[in-house]
Amino acid sequence: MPELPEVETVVRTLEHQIQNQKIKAIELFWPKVIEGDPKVFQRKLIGQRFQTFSRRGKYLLFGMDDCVLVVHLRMEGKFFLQMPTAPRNKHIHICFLLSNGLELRYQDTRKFGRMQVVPKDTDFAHFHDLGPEPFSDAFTAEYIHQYRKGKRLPVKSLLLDQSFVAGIGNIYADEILAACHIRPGRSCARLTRKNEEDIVEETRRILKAAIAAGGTTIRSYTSSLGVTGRFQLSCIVHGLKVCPQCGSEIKVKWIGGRSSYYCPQCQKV
DNA sequence: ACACTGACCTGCGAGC
DNA sequence: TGCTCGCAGGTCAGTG
Repeated sequence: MPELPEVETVVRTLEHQIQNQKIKAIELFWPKVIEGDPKVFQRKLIGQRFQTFSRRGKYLLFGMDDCVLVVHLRMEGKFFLQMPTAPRNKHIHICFLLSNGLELRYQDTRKFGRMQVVPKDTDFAHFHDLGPEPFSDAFTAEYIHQYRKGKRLPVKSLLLDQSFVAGIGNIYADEILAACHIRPGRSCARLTRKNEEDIVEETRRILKAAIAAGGTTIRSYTSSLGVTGRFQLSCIVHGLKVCPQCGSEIKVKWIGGRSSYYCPQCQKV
């Protein structure tokens, strides 16, 4: 589930659910979910309280008393808040027992997600070489112009590049390009100034609408804590067979290792 | 430096 | 029914 709007939804929900809860114990069932030494991870977190809740790109940032817990959900990571007595399925990889008696459980079918503990003074502006947030003042048409100089990769791949702009994934990249009437396979070297301005505007508009809708839920994914999005109802290309604007058949093309949906009629460029 | 490929994992639906 | 194949909302290392 996780692109920027879904991660934002998870962060805001957890903020309400577990703020000020202390971690009493940690049960780890799949050690590889932890970056670095699992023993150190557990030692640093036990006794710590969840204080602040934020996001950088698709990374969840939990500000604890003396450290920051960083989580990336990758493709299928999700959190649940459950009773310790509730049955655990085989895809639960780590459980945090909280001071209120509930358990924060991390489930990840494909085991791609990762979490780690980092110092409080970590420079999240440059964390993992992430680019600007889409809503920041740094994300402008001129920024796009400068960043794409000397590059000729498909514009779809540009939007998926997290060091270009942080938080866009496969669904929203398709939706943004559809809203801008740009084909995903178009070389970024051929973007016009109007295209660059449209990308900034539509990226913000679409992500904002998606956050308001609680994210996007596709392919019968089971919902996680606070995330059963409704934005899929507003999608104009991704996952569709027919363009809702003109009725043309939506094309699916393999671009940059991801399937990309577009309308050949509405996205001429 | 840039751009593409494979690896990391499991499950589900399509097609035979 | 049962099998294999392709695909899934992400990222990083490795390769020309």
